[in-house]
Amino acid sequence: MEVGGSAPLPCHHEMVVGEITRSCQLVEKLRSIVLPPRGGEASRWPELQLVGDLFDEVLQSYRVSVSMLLHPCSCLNAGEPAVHTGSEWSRAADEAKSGEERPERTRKINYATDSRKELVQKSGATPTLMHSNGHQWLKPGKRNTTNVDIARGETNSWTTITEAPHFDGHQWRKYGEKHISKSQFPKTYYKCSSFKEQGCLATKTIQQKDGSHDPASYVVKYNFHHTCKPIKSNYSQHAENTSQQGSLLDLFPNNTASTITSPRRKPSDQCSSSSASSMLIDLNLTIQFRG
DNA sequence: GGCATTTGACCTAT
DNA sequence: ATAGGTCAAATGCC
Repeated sequence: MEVGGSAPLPCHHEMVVGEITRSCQLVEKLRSIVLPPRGGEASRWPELQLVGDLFDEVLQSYRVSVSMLLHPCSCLNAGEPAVHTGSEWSRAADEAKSGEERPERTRKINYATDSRKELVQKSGATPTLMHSNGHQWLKPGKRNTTNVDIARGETNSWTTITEAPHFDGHQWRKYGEKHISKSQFPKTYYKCSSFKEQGCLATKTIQQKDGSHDPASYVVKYNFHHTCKPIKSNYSQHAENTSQQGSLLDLFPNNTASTITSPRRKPSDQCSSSSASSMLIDLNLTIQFRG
């Protein structure tokens, strides 16, 4: 990844782009160490595919960040109803890299209600803008986002579209489900599982897109960022106890990940957010380099 | 018994 | 009046 574009960049922007580029290279290197070659063993284990997808999304996020630095005005101009996919963002980054002229891009951000903003202020939480893994952005809510808003960190909610709505690295507790008018599928409501213990205000809603089948895609709307600390799970404890070899593959004994279970998983909920997110956290904690 | 989920009731915004 | 979001009692699972 190289710095491109016609307009000269501020000095600190060049430094940031340089750092992001270096991070990108490090992630690529880490991926090659942690994961088997593409199309190999990873295709047999969905969990490894998930890890690979996350690496891809991290890399994509870096590219998008560079693109935004190179073209800040076009990236932050909200209010356009069109929807851009993650691949489009990636392509934008590639165009920036090659120095080609690119069409104007917009970021789509939804806002939480005013009452929620008050809640954040009372709790002392400091909402910050968070890009969501390069997923698809939806049109904004009632109010257009301005650069000033983003700089102030006044964006409290954001929306993504994904095929794995539960895999986001956090533990959630379902607190409601609602049938939405003119929608084929109900919307489910989740709070951060640390809501009681740590007062974390993060919530999310998940709704399957109408007409989406095999694979189903879901609209996931997040409200507020997590203020909670990660919870150490049983599985990370297991990884600590067996980390003598320090291999990611050690996390899947007997060549299967089915041994990863949530304490209270129901048979009908094999893809529960708790178990999946625990696994992601554990993977982050136990990746080690071989001597 | 403890905890998570379900689901109808209630509240708020439009 | 209606839709969307949240609450909380009931229910089920471990």
